Amino acid sequence: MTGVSQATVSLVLNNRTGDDVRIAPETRQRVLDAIRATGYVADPVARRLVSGRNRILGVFTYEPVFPATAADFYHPFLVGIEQRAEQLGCDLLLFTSHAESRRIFHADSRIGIADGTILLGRRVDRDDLGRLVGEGHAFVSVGRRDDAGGPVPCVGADYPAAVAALLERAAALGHTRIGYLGTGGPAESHADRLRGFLAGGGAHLVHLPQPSRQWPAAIGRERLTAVFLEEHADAVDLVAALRADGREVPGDVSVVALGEPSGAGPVDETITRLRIPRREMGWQAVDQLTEAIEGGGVVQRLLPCTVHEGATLGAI
Amino acid sequence: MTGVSQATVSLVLNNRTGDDVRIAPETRQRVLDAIRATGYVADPVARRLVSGRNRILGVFTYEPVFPATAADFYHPFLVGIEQRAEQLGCDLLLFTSHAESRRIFHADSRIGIADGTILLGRRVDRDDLGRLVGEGHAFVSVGRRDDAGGPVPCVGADYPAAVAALLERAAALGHTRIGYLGTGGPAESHADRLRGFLAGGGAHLVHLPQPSRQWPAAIGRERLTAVFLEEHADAVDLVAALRADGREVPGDVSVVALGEPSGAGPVDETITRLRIPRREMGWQAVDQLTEAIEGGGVVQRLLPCTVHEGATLGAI
DNA sequence: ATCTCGCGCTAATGCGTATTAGTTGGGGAC
DNA sequence: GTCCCCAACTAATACGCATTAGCGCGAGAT
Repeated sequence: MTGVSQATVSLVLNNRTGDDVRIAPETRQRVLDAIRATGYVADPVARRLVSGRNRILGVFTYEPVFPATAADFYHPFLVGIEQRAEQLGCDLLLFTSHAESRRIFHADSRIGIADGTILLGRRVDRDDLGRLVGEGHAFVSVGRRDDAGGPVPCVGADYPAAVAALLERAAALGHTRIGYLGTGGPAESHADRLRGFLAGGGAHLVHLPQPSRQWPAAIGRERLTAVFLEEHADAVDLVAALRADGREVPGDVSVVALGEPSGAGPVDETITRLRIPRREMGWQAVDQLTEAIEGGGVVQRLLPCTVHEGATLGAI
Repeated sequence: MTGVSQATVSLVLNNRTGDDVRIAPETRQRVLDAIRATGYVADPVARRLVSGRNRILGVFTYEPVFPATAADFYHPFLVGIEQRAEQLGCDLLLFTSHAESRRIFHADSRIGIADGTILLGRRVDRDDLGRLVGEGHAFVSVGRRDDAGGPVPCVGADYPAAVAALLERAAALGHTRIGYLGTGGPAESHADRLRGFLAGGGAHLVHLPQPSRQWPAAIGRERLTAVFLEEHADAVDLVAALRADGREVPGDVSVVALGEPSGAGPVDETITRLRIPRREMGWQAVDQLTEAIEGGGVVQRLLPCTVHEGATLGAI
């Protein structure tokens, strides 16, 4: 159209202006006009093949992104991810095509399309992590991970600090015998909660990993005045069980949930619980991923949690 | 590694077995073993550059996909889209990088990465539609569109039939004077509702496009016994206004909403309303898009609506 | 008039794959 | 022994762009 070479168009298109690249102003204008007129847009695929960059961020989940059940739980992460991606001019590639294997790498994995990938989910496959590192594919896990030999880049919630702070609050309210009800592992998020709990000093702390239906009895046996539960859903059940048993919450026993409702179980807003900064985590994950793509090192970032007050933590 | 050429690897990788393509079984096995051992995966970018296919479906929205407000409205569409995409082995590319322009085509649009694109949103830019057709990019609109000169491929709700069915129900309940409260345009979904309404026969039908605060008075003046409202939120307000006015719903006036709650306004499950098969629409959109990618023609598919019973439509 | 210099541009190449025409070597037919 | 044919593979090319070395030409210097 303009009579110039493909190379010139490329130079104009990318607005290249070095000392070794010179385009006469009138030529540049002519090309720009033609681009405007035709609405030409460089093929992003070919462009990626050369430059190695896309501004496409992958999002890999080990569960459906838009599920019926866990929607409420994952949604805030995605809101943060989308907001930040939009600000940075990045598109999001949702990897859904792994129904059978739930593995990142499979016969025709499209991982390579994205410049980097955000991992979302309660569990993350250990082999996948190793493979990602091996391939040199940039990634960030939402939720702390430590199961890949080395440190895994991640954005997590600072459970140890949050649980420690809650312990202090409980102590200030007069609680001296406090229980941790939950597995304490193997998921990092559970282990971190328990770690923060056991690191707390002063009070009598007891970890009760047994099945939840034994908890009411155990609470009486151990003469606990407050209990911290890994899961919100368990807290709902426990409060019901305690009250059915004639014990008052928080009059006799205070109950604190160390997690957000998962969306699968019941929700009770009156229960005092940890609030995970999920949107902020999504946001930060995008930031950290783009840094990793630019060549940044491994970063593990822990964000502070806040507390949903509720009404199940009271003075003794 | 195996001493064979790149071409051979490609042939084995793609499991090509024609009469003009012959690979000795042992060679094939040797290559497969090497692929297994190294975990080699063909670069999807280069692959796309050649074949023109990705199995990546774009999702373009004129509003954030994961918004705070409209989350509840869009979510069902996305659930359907994701489910079907997963079944078909496709990944989803969410175009978020258009904050300022809200246009599909911009300086470095990544539209071209996807094999085709689903358009989601109340409004769709007319120029964008024309451009999509011009570029030969496969696409499907969720929601009926007619503003691109020619027919636009879409999956929509069959509002005319649904509204007509509701009119019949109202007539069977004894209503003879029924009002349509809403703009009746310019959005196709609104126009379709009004069209279905006006096509209904038998009863005294009146279209009242005036501002909503004049509706209660107009209902009395026109001696209407039932009203159909474009928007659920308006129905909520109207019911409140009528009751504050001493009129009973549905005793004196029946109220029917012709749409789902948008997520932005109030929600009232007691209001009788049309139920849009949103998940099904998402599902069908993916199906239709993949057909369009395979070269199918323009299809406009309208899905039947059902009714959320509620309690605001009664006998006269 | 010849030489030099540098501006403005283009030819050529590579990215990693799919595809197709073409090449090689060995075995069977005569 | 010669010819032919076919199985089994490979060389070469295209995809559309970014990049870089280098070419041609006109103006200023000598």
